[in-house]
Formats: sequence, structure tokens, C-alpha cells
Amino acid sequence: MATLKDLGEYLDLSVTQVSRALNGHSDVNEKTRLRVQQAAKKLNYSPNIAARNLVSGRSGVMGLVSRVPVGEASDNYLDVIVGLSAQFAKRNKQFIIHIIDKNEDEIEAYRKLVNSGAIDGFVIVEAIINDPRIAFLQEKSFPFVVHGRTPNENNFPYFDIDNYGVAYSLTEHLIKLGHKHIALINGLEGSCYSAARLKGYQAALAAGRLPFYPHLIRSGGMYESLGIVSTVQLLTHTEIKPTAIIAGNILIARGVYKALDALKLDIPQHISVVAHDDVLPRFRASAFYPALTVTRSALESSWGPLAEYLCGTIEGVPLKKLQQVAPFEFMTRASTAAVNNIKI
Amino acid sequence: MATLKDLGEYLDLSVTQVSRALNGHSDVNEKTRLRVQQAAKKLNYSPNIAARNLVSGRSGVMGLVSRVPVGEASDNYLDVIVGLSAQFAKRNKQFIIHIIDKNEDEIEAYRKLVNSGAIDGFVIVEAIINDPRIAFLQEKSFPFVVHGRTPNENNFPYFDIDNYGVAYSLTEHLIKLGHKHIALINGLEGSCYSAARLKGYQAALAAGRLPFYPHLIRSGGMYESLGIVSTVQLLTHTEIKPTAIIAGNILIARGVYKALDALKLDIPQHISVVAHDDVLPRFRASAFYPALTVTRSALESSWGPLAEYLCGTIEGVPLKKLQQVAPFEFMTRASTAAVNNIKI
DNA sequence: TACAAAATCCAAAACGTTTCGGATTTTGTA
DNA sequence: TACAAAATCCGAAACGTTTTGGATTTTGTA
Repeated sequence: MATLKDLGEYLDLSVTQVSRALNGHSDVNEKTRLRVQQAAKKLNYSPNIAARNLVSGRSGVMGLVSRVPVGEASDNYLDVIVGLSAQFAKRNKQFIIHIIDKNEDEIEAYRKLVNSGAIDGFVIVEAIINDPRIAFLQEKSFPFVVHGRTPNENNFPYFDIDNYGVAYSLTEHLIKLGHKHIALINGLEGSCYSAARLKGYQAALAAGRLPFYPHLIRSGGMYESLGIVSTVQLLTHTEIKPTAIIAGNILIARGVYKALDALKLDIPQHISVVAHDDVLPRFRASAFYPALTVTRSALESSWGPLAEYLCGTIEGVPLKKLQQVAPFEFMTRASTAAVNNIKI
Repeated sequence: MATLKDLGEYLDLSVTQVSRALNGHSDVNEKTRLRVQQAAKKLNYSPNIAARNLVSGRSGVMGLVSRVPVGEASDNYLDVIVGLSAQFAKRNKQFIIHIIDKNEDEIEAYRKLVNSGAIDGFVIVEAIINDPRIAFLQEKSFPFVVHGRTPNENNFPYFDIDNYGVAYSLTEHLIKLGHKHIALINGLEGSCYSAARLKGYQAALAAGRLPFYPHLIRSGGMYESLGIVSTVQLLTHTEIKPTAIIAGNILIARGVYKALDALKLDIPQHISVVAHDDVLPRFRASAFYPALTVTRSALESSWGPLAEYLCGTIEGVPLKKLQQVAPFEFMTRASTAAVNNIKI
């Protein structure tokens, strides 16, 4: 493996100049730079990462800490890993996942990794309210980026979608169709995005001068099973039955469809259904009949910004450039209709 | 972050001795070693990995190269990643996955990674006959370990299960029950394990003095869909209909069960079914009715040896200690019966 | 006690890169 | 041409570790 020294000897240049030429510094003659670049290619030079890391004091490794994903939770976990991995690779960073045991303390795992110096920064997914991971890393002033954001001040890099807007739009859409009992099958209680969606939902209700029924809110892991269970529960409630259901994602929506089918209720004649579509490759909204009305925002498009922002943080890019709330589209399709008064 | 130099000054020792004390060299007084270790803990010392890598000439990173997993293929891919990641973490190695694009050349990706010096060794999964990855890495004499092994000479580290034996046992079991038309729904053609299983199947047929019907062999990605399609095809063949089916794994078996149900054929009254069970956490053999007769060998138990063997290769452990063919269990359950003569 | 052997220690070099501070050369201007 | 400014270059230090080759101290034996 050729080194800078080899190149220097070959070109009769100092190691310094070779290094600076390759790294695009300004104080090197363009002709020289060209010669160096050609020589580098010819001698198949590739910088020694360990040496570079040693002087930079960084490791070039980005990490994601998570527990072993089990059951339904693992369904889209792979997409996260693959997506982030590809994006970091593009930026010449390594990306590792650190799996922690069931009964291992999460913060302790972060502490170890931070102390080891093996990792330059973390990606935090599934942020929760008052997230201890964020608190810990902020206290250590260690670089990280968050997928999502908190209801509090967010003085850290993040990429998020407009969850408030998503819920507001879906609710508003249903209200305009005359629905007064609108159920929300939300994500895990305590998660930031669920909180944001609940707020959006409540705001739309308030704007439509509709009362808020806590009973119409369901929460849990965003999987098919939650959709099934919640739908059945909502529709067996004796007093307030929803005439419309907002599903937190496509998996939940699938559960809702299955349950409604089992309950012999038609969409949208008996019940309207809407959802948010993360455009998960393996769970397509197009598979729904009747076609599902959704807000749409591809989860896949978050990996690029997340990687970018984390690298940016480490390189000292100002915070304002490392925060983004991505928009969403509204796709009106066939799963919603004006409310009717069929007793169900 | 404390360095060796800090420790040396604190203890009034040379950097050399501190290093040797911590690394367990013999020429350091036990009392000194103790002092050093205590000081290291007290000053929260943790070795700088970049510096260590620089002098060792290694990166401490193990890699897995793969294409973006799509569709059914992604189902157990996560288990591979998580399993290997955890095992390497246990050995203080980093583990990264390198995702390559649809139209990117695989060997070229390996070449780049090898040249970059960013990676110490590779894990190769899904080995195929005359695998170009193995050929490339062997030619470069670059460390790697293979999940599986080839039909040729295997002068490299590997961990495999006894695929020949699996197929032989399953086939023999069915032959003993009087079956003469035994179908094999195998993995991808060209893959090493499929080839081994085919050989085991044929050997058992030969031992039972039964003819080999190529029509009874099906191949493909080992997913439910293959099981469904193959079963229907096998049973709509006009001449030779199998009275028993060997499914390559649990997913295929699930497809077989579904297809047989759809075809209104009973297990084992009309058809016997056996399978190999990799003990995938999300696809349990216990979910089958009637209970499925299987050979069993947990895929999960391969990640440890694979990580161990790859680390061993790099450290120069002799090859004999880096090769293993794991055994399997035979579990006779309710999905097999003596052949009968019901015309189907 | 004397001397060899064993035990314990250390200074310096090496890994390959980046960067600091300054040196040298070229260019521009009067 | 003379001199300042700009452009281009370089030596040396630094990052933190391991290892080499030898120095020093302690122990064992006669």
C-alpha cells in the first residue's frame, strides 16, 4: 500500500505538499496538484484511515444503539440500518449498530461507547419525551442527530416530518366530511411523534369545534396487531363509536382493514379510514382496497439528511443548517366518504 | 481522555512499561501491573483505537458486503446482521455492512474495500459454487470466513451445517415409510448448500434403490412463495406425483402447507411433509399443524463461530481450528406417515 | 562475597497522516 | 531593476500506541 512518503519520493516533493495537494489546500500549484493526483492513481494510493483518525482525534465511525428488535418491531428495522449504512458509506463514514441486551442499561451502553472513543457520533431514532439519551449526550456534548424532535426546545440537529401537520390534515379532512367521532390509532405513548400527532389531532378538533373523546385515542407499537385490536375495541364501545379512523401508519391501516372486514363493515360506507403512509417498500398503500386516503412522506428520504446532519455536527456546521422538518403530500383516494347515519 | 503517557507520569513509569503491563506481557512485575491497572481505572484510561490500529496495520473492522435485500429476502437478513454484530462486539471488533447497488459490481466493491485498508476481513454468506468472492479474496490472500462451504477443496475458514446429512436423513426417513416419489424443494440453484442437499437426497435414493426423477426437484429463493408454487406444480404434473415433500426450510414448508390446504390434501394422509428447521425466531416450526417432522439446526448458533473464525484467521490460528460442520437433530413428529395408495 | 542468570525496566523508533511556522520562489508594481 | 506581495513549497512536530534492543536491578548459586 503506497503512502504519502512513497508519493513524495516518487514525485520529488515533500510529504506536506503531497498531503495538501490531495486534500485540496490552496497553497499548491495546480500543475503540481495534477501531477500528484495522477501519481496517486498510478501508485494506487489510498490514505491510511488509522493515521488520519489518529491526528484528527476521530474514528470515522457513526453508531446506532438499539435493543434486539423482536417480533413485528423488526419489520422495518432493517430499512433503517440499510438506509443509514448506505448514506454514511457515501460520506466515507463507517456505520455500526450496537446491539444491547434485554436487561442491559441503555445509557450505560452509550457511556461506554463515548468513553472508548470508538465512535464519533450517534443517530437516535424513536425519540421519546424527555429522552434520556438526548440528555446524556447533550451533557457530554457528544455529537448526535435525532430522527424526530421533542416538544421542548430542540437545540440539536434533527430530521423530522411534520407530524402535527399530518394529524391535523387527516383530521380536518374527516371533519369536512362531517365526521364527529374520529378515532386516532397512534404510535407508542411517550414517543415524540405520537405526542405531536395527538396535538395536531386535537387542534383540528378544536378548530372544528368538536369535543375531544379520550376514548377515541389508541396507542401502541405501530403494527398490524394494534390496528386490529384497536378497531375491534373502538367499535365495541357502547357509547361513542367512531365513524372514521385515523391509522398512524400503513401497518396499522392494514389491521384496521382486516378488523373492519371481520366486523362486516364497509369502507367508506360504514366507516372512513385514513392513514399516514411512510412509503415502506414492503407495505405499500397501493395494496389497499378500497384505495386508502393518506398523507404521504417517505421514511426512506430521512436517511440522507440524518447522515448529513450528523457529519455536519461533527464538522461544526451551524445548527440552523442541521434541522429540517420535511413536508408531506395529501392523497385523497377512496377510503373516505361523507358521514352517514347508518347505525352500526 | 487519559493516555499511556499520562499514566506513565502519574505512576512514574515509562510509557513502555505501562503499555506492557496493560497488555499482559511477561516482563512486568506483578505489583507494578496491579498499580498500573488501578491507575488505569482511576484515570478512566481507554486505549486510543486509532493509534493502536496505526501500529498494528489493522482497522479492527469486519465487513459484510451485500446487495439491498428486497421482498421476502429481507425477512431473515436482519437476524444475520444483528447476530454477527453482537458476536463481533463481544470480541471488541466493529462490524459494518456495506450495501451495494443493484447494478454495481460485487467484486469491484470488495476490491475497493480491500484497497482502502478500512477492513480487516469479510464474512461471506450464501456461498455459491465457484464463488467469485472466495476466488478474489483468496487470490489477494485477504482474510475471510464463509458461512457454508463449497463442493471443492475448502482451504479457508468456514462454518457450515451438514446439509448433505440433512437431506440424506429426511429422504431416508421417507423411504423407510415406503415413499417412492419424494419431491425436494431446494434452495437456489448454484448455491453450495442446495448442491449438498441434492447430493444427500440422491445418495439416499440410491441407497434405497429408488430412481431419481429430475422433475421432483424444485429450486428457488427459500421463501413461502416457492413452497406454494412448487407444491402446486408438483401435484399437477400428469405422470409423477410425489407422495412426500421435503421442504428446504420452514418458510417453504409454510408454503407447502398452504398449498396442500388449498388443494384439499391432508397431511400426512395424502402427503407426507418434512423440512429442515433453522429455528428462525419469527418462523417457528411449532406453528405447524400437523406438527412438522424436521431436521433441526439453529442458524443462530453460527454467528459465534463465524466471528471467532474470522478473528482467528487474522491472528494466524491454524486453519484446522477454523472449520466446523455443525450437526443437526432429527425430530420425528406428525407430518409423516407410511405411504398409501389414495389416488390424488 | 562474586558472578551469572533472571527479572524488570526504559529510551527511542516506528506506524502514516495533518498542521504549524517559516522558507523559498515567483509575480506584480513602481 | 528593486522590492513588496503573493504563491508555492518544506522541515519538523504531533497524534497515542506497540515494539525493538538494550540497560539496570534483583535473585540465585557457588
